[in-house]
Amino acid sequence: MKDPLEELGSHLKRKGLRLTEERKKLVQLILSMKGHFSPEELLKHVKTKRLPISRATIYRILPVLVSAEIIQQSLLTEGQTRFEVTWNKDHHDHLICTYCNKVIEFQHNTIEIMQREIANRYGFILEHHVMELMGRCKDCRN
Amino acid sequence: MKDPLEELGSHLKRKGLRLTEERKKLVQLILSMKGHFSPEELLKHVKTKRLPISRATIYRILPVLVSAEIIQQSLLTEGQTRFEVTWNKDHHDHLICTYCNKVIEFQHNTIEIMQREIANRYGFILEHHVMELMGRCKDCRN
DNA sequence: GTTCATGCAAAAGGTTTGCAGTCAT
DNA sequence: ATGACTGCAAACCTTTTGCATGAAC
Repeated sequence: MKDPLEELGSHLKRKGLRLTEERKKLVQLILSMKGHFSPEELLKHVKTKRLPISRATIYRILPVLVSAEIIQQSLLTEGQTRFEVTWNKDHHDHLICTYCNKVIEFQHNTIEIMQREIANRYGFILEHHVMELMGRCKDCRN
Repeated sequence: MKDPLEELGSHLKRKGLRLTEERKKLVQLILSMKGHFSPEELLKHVKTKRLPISRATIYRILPVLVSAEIIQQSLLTEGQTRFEVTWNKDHHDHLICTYCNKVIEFQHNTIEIMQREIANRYGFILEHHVMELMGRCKDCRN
């Protein structure tokens, strides 16, 4: 498994784009963060770390990182787009507590297989999917 | 199965809220529409039918209809919140064509059962879920 | 040197809100 | 009569964009 910066670099080269300081710094910051983030949350981290990256640049870099398959859009959004890191991670779905907003990641191969069957049945070529289970977690159920 | 207006009326009464002309008209319009809609699309329909309901009122009524369980939020949003009618309809999930945006509704009991098992395994009380399968439909696969 | 990327500030959606007037109960 | 509801316009938040400057190749 390559280094994420090399990954990004070769992706950019393939597309005739450039590996700028801003892109390098932002990828490193994102990979150092746990969990999911919105552009505005990311901006806060950038400000906290005093990285010289503007809001506009963040909004412009995020789609590049998606197409480089380092991050992906994630979760049902309320107002803000959310992203999560996919680089070097297995696919998973989410359990979300509707009370404390805790997010648990899980995998379930049988469901994945069934999803492909459903897609086939309707003549679809499956590209990706979202499955999110919402409820009260064990700390919030009373 | 009651009439949706009665349903709404008794829900509103229970909450000490009022059954206004705007709410009646909007429910009827929504129920006459097929599929999913955003607030702005709904506003267009309202204008087309020359109903005297303002944008602000639409945005204020939609959450009321959600809590009356006549509609629910639906689908991954790109920019706009989307809703769909749930009143008098069975639960279903979605297959979405990433090329033509066609939406197919389907049901799959085995997956529903497995979702409940997953929730149990992690100590969650499941409230609801979203499952969306994205891919190329048979008309768009080449 | 060429072309792409960045920062800034303005603009562009979508959604919310304060206020004064209106209507359901 | 009371308190909820509506319309309007302004405000708000997130995201996008035009333009001049700066940097990667």
